[in-house]
Amino acid sequence: MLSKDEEKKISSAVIKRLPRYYRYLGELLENDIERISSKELSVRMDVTASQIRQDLNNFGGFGQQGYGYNVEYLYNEISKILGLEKTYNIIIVGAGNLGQALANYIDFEKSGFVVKGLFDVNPKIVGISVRGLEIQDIDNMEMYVKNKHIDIAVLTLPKQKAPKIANDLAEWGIKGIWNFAPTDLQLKDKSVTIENVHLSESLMTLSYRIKDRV
Amino acid sequence: MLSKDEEKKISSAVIKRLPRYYRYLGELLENDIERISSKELSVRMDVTASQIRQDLNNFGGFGQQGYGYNVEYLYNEISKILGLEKTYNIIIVGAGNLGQALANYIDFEKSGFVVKGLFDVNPKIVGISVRGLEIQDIDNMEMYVKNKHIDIAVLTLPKQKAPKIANDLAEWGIKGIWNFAPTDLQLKDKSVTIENVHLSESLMTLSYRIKDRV
DNA sequence: TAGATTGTTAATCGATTAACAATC
DNA sequence: TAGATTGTTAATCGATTAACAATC
Repeated sequence: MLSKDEEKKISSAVIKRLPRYYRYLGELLENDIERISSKELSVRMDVTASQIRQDLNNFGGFGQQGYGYNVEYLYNEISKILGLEKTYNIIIVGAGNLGQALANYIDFEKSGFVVKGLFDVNPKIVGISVRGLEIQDIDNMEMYVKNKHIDIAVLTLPKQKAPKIANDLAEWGIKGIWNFAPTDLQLKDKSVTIENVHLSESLMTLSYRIKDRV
Repeated sequence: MLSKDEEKKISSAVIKRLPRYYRYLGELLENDIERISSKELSVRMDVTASQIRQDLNNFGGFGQQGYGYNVEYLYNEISKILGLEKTYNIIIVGAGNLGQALANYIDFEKSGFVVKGLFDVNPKIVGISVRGLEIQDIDNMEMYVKNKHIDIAVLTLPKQKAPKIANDLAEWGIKGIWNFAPTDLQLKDKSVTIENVHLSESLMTLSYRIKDRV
C-alpha cells in the first residue's frame, strides 16, 4: 500500500528544481539565516513565490503561516526527499580523463555518493591509483558489482561500448546509471534508472544562443 | 529589420531537443539512410511524430509531403540552426581534473569548439601540457582573451572564484560561459549567455528516483 | 489582536498531441 | 494517379501564476 505522497506522481519539472532549492537553502544555512519566506526566496532564486510554494507542497506542508519556512528544517526535508540521507555505492566505468575527474570530485561524497571502484578496458591505465583506488580491469567488474552492493554506475566510456555494458550492469543488479556516453541507452531491464549528462548537447544549446554574435 | 525566423521566439524546450535530433540524424547518415519520415524517426527517438514536425517547422519546412525528410539535408540544416558551422574559440578556466578532461574531449572540436588555452591559479600545474597546450597562469588571461578573439569560457573552478572571474571575462568580451561551478552566475553584462552544467544536481535527481530501492 | 504568509483552489499560459487539408 | 506524409490549425493537456481564505 502506498502512502499519500507516494501515490501522487511528481512531475520531472518539479524534481529538477529540488536540487536548486537545496543549494540555496544550504547557502542560507551557511549564512546563519534561520527563516525565509517564499517571497524572499523567490527574489533570490529569480522564480515566483507561487512556484516555490506549489513545488514544496507536493511533498508536504513545510512552512507556517505568518512565519515562512525554517531554513534548517526545510533543508533537511528536501535532503530526505532527494534521498541524500542515504549512502550510494558507486563505480566509475571508463577511467579516462572524465572518469578520473568525477572520481576526484569530493563534493559528491558529501552528499552520500561514495566511489568504490574504477574500471577500464585499457591495460595501460589498469593499476593506476586514483584517489586511493586502483583502476581495475573491467573483467573484474561482474564479480565486484555482484559482491559489493553497488548502487550506481557512472558510464564515462565511448558510446560504442556503453549499451552492452549498461545491460550487463543492469543484469548484475545496479539500480541507477549516470550516463555520460553520448547515446540513449535502451535497457532490457526497465527498472534501472538512467540519468543522462549529454555534455555535447549542452554545449550546442550554448552555441545556438551565441552564434549570431560570433 | 528581423527576418520571419528571427522574430519568432523559439521556446527553450524546442532548442534543447535540437541536439538530440542532430545526433539521431548523424547516426542515420552514418548508416547510409537517405530519407526518413517523422513517424519513423519518432519510433526511434521515442517521441511523437507531431512533436518532431512542430519542432522543425519552427525553423522552416525541411520535408516534403509523401516523402519525408532527406537525412543529409536535415542534418545540415540543424547544424546551421545550432550554429555548428561556425568555429568557436574556447578557453578553459580552472585546469584541474575536470578542466583537463574537457580539454581532452576531442568530440567538441568536431563540432567547431576549439580549445585555445587553459588557465589556472595554481602555480604547481602552470606549465603542464594538456593536449599540446601549456596551462597558463590566470594572470595572463585578460591579455589573452582580449587579443585572441575568445568566444566561450568554460568555468571549471570552485564556486567561490566563479562570480568574479565570470564578470571579468564578460568585461573582456567573452560571448558565452559554459559554467560547471555549482552556482548561478549573476553577471552585470546581461548580453553574455550562460549555460550551466550542474553535475551535482543531475546526480541528485538520480538519487531521488532510486532512493526507495537502495 | 493585526500583520504576515502559508497552503490550496482557480485562472492563465504554454507546450504537446491530434487531426486533416495540401501536395509531393 | 493513388498513397504517403508533410505543414499547420485546432484540441488537449499540463505546468505556471494569481488569488485568497485559513491560520500562525
